[in-house]
Amino acid sequence: MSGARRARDAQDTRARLLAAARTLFAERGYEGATVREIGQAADADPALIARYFGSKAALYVESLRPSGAATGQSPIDITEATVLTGVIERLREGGPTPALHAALRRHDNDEVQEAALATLMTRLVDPAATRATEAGSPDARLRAELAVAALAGILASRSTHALEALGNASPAEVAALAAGLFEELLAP
Amino acid sequence: MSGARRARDAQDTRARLLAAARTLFAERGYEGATVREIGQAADADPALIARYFGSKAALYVESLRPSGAATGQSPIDITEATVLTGVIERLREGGPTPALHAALRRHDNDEVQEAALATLMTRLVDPAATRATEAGSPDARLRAELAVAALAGILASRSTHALEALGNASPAEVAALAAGLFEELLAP
DNA sequence: AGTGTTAGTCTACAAGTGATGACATCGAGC
DNA sequence: GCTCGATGTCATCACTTGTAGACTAACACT
Repeated sequence: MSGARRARDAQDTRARLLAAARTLFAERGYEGATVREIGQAADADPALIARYFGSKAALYVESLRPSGAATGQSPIDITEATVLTGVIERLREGGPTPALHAALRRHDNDEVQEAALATLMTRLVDPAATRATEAGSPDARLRAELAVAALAGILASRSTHALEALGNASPAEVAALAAGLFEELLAP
Repeated sequence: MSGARRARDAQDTRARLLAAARTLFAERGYEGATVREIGQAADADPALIARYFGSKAALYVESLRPSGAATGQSPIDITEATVLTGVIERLREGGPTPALHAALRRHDNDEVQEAALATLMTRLVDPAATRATEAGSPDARLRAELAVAALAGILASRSTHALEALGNASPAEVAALAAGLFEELLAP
């Protein structure tokens, strides 16, 4: 990472910054990740964030939009263990994980908060609420939000490694338990 | 709050600072609450935090120890809806809520992180793990930590009001749904 | 080789943080 | 009424954060 000088390639540098931002935002939330850390992780100068994205906030907003065209802004079924496993594993590839932090702690920057919540609603809360409604829950919305909040807590706790067993558990294990819970909550 | 000048009473001022700190730490986490905000909420000068507690970190550590001798460092059964209701309602009186943030985001200050985790373990994770073990779960620890992580997410999301239905739901409603989940997870 | 655009580096700044210590002011005890 | 310790106020510090802008270095093209 250190010795070899890299070829000059703005597009590649931009992509490295975006990738590093995705990982760090997912791990530590928006306020928790500094531009200097992101720059270091991407092996690029932090000032380039302002140049290529406009601001840290804009970088965050862009990090919410998955690049892998595959997943887009498509809804996510959190009661499916396999889907959930993918979400946990693919922290870095632009999953909804960065957005989950918006539920846990209100972001200082309004633009950032709004963008994150929009992603959260579209991809996680709305699908869950639909499912709960179909199952006949009168408090479908509450149940959906509760499930997403719980998921946010689980993923955040996993990435801090503050809770040992949770930090060390495989994505599949965690996903299986969590999906079971959400199924119970949303389709009783 | 503004007009009437208060009598000079160091003990009372200290108590007001502690109360304000409990509320704000519970709502926004350790890093999210500033000493200036705490001072304003307590109607006291922020500099008094350093004088009376030593530092913001020490204030946080003290805020983890409930003052109401009642609850002490006693274990909390998160599968009991009534108990959980109390935890949600009594954010400000020194419940374990401030400590829950330690699971979600690692604190900058090591002393703070350690103290919060210790509280978390003693009061929430250990009792839950014991219960799961008694129920015969091989992955009791993981289940216990998962439950606590989920609880942390739910309470944090509630206090941000980022998720509307969750933010507006009554403590009892939230507690009932959450307790059901945890029961399912810990005593299947 | 020379040149001009692009890519990257570095210094510096304003705003906000927790903390410190000098100063002002109250009020109990003589 | 005075004094002096206790209590509260204020200006300021060192540090971190995001951002801006001047500067340097590399590459493409003639």
